[in-house]
Amino acid sequence: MPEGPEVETVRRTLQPLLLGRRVGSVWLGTQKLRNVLVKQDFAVLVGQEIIHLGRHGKLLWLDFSRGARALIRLGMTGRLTVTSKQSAVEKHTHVRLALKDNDNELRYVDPRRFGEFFITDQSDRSSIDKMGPDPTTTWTAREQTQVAQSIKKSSRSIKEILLDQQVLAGVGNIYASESLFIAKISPFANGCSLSAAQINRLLSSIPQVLQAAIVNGGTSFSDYVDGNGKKGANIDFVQVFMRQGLPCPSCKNTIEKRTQGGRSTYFCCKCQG
DNA sequence: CGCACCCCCTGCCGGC
DNA sequence: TGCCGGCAGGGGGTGC
Repeated sequence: MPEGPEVETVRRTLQPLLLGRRVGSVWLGTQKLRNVLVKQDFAVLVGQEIIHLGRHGKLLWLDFSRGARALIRLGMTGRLTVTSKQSAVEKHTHVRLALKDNDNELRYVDPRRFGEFFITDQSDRSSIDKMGPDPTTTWTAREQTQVAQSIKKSSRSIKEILLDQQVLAGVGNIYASESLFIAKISPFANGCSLSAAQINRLLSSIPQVLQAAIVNGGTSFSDYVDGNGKKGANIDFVQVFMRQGLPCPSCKNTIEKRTQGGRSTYFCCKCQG
C-alpha cells in the first residue's frame, strides 16, 4: 500500500493520538505476518509509555519508555489506525494495542499479510541502517552524491533502481513513475546511461514529488488510509500513475502503461523519450 | 557481486 | 451466475 509519503502521513496522524499514552493490554491474532508474530515479545509493551514515533522510508517505529521499539512495515495492504475500543474489529486484524485511561486502541490490519509488526529495542538499528537516505528527512549534498553514484554505476533501469530501498528509501511504484515524469527521464533508461544533468533533475524531482504527496495526505486508490482511517487526496494530483490512455498533462500525448520488472510503469514516451 | 525469477497472501475486476 | 487469470502503494530468497 504505502510508500514514504503515506507512511509519514500515518506517523503524523498517529502521533497526537499515541504520544504520552501507556499500553493497557495487547491482543494478537493467530495468523502469521511476513515474519511471524512473536507473541511473548509483545508482553513487554504492557505498561510502557509511547515516547516517540519514528520513520525512515517506508519503515515506521514506536518507541516505548522502557527501551522497547515496535517496528512496523505496512507492506501492500497494511493499515495502522487508532479507533475506539468498542468499534467492530474487522477481518484481518492482527495487532491491537489498547491504551490505558483512554477509550482508544491502535490496530494493525493487513489482508495480504505482506507487512511486519515486531518488537525489538531502541539500540537495534539493523533494519534502519540497511536503507539508503530518505529524501524527505535529510537529503544532504553528500547523500545525493552517494545516490548519484549508485545510479551511475548500475546497469539496471532507473525505475528499478528507484524502487531499491538500499539506494534510497521511501520511493515506491507511484512516486517512481511520478518522479521520472517530472524529471523527463525514460523509466527504461539504464542508470549508467544517464547524464549528470538528468541525475540532478531526478535528485530534485524526487523530494519535490514526495513532499507534495505528504502535503496532500498520501495517495489512496484502494486500501491506504491515515492513522484516523481517512483517505489521502494525492490521487487527484498525480500526473501519470494509473492514467494510461489519458493525455499527458504536459504534451497531450497518450500516457502509456508497461510492465517493468514485474510492476506497472506509467510514462509519456514523448516527454520521457 | 549483480541480476533475473519466483514466492509470500487476499480481494477485486473483467472476460468468458 | 461462477470460475479463472491478472493485477494491486512491498520485500526477501534463490540460483546462476
